[in-house]
Amino acid sequence: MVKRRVETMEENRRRLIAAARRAFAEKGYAAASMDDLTAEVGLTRGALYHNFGDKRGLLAAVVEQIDMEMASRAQEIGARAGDGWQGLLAEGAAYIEMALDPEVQRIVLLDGPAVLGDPSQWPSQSGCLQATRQTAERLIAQGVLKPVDPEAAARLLNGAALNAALWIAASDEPQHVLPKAIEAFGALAAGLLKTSA
Amino acid sequence: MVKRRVETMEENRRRLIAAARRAFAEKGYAAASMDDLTAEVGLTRGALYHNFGDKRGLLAAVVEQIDMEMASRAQEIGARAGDGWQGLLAEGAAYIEMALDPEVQRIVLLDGPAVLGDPSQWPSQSGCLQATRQTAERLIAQGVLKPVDPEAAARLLNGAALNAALWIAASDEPQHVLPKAIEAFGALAAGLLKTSA
DNA sequence: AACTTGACATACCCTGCGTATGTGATGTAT
DNA sequence: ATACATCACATACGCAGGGTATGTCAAGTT
Repeated sequence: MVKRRVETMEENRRRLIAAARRAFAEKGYAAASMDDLTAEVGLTRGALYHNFGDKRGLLAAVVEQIDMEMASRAQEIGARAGDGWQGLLAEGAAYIEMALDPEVQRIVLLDGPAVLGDPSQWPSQSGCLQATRQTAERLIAQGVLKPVDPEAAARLLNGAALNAALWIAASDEPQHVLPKAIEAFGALAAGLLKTSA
Repeated sequence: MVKRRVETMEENRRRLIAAARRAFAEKGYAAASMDDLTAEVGLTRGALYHNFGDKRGLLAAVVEQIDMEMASRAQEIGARAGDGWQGLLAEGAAYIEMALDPEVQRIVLLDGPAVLGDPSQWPSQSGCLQATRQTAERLIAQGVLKPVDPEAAARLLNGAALNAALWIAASDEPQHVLPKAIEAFGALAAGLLKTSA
């Protein structure tokens, strides 16, 4: 019963973030009301501004959480497919499929950049980007990929995957265009291979 | 002096759009005040809601204008570099460089998708996307590119270019990373070539 | 010349963010 | 043990900004 104080505080933070994930995903950042959001978990805006500073701070916390979940999941899937070229492809495909989640799209891919600015400047520094960069660095060191800038490669690969996901999500028949997107992604990524050099 | 009515109306529309371009670019969509914006050109919000319906409508009009400018410019540059593989590369590079413009970034690449949704659903249907798709279709028909889905190719290429631009813009030394980005873009795009098939 | 239309202005309401201040419970010092 | 300090959160207020209902005056019509 000694540390009861910080426990309830962390509990409240978790609940606020969870409520924010739902609200931001459903209504979008701009349309989400902080009053409704906090009332939903039995608190008021006072708790929110005390814990996160302002509305943007709450979004940042939500984005960081989702981003970390995505990065670890993508790395896990990539690692399971091998530590070479196949791993990178699997990582990209995983990223595309995760970006199909409306929550991810709305919060991390649309509102996130618009409100918080460039992902690489985020406090979490975009775990997905870092993960892809590390994979690229390894493959370049192994001589699998051309000696391009790893940061550039990661950026463009993630960008391609992101837009593929947005395309699929907006499509009428997602299951039909998904393989096309993954095929095109594989072709693009193959351009980084050292074979033709 | 007969059609004086529609003339001044179109004049006002142009001025509102011009003012909105400035305001949205400088402050971002959310922070741009419609009162300030309209007063800047000697009008009130009444004119705005009459012409564009709501704030989103004004953004849509601005986005459409910029998008059209970008598409025609990219196509022109691409055509000047030839109608083959070099044309596609030049078009992509042009897209990257245009996306370095803060106005383009803020309005078309960040706030646009966040507020209006997926670019392909826009009334202008994203001229840039269409232009790239047509180029891809032509090159596939010529047998220069692998027979991937042209829509997919255009989406991923544009996505890669967009993220390259965001990266460069957020960088400390844009002139230093720009060549890296273009090199990586070229490598990626080369993955679409039919050579290895 | 009377009437209608329409482009825009004016005035109002309401939502929602941020902040200043209050309060009660938890931890600390004497 | 009691007085004090802290802190997490609630309450209350100000204010900006978007949308809408209504007014107005000039341009066009008959």
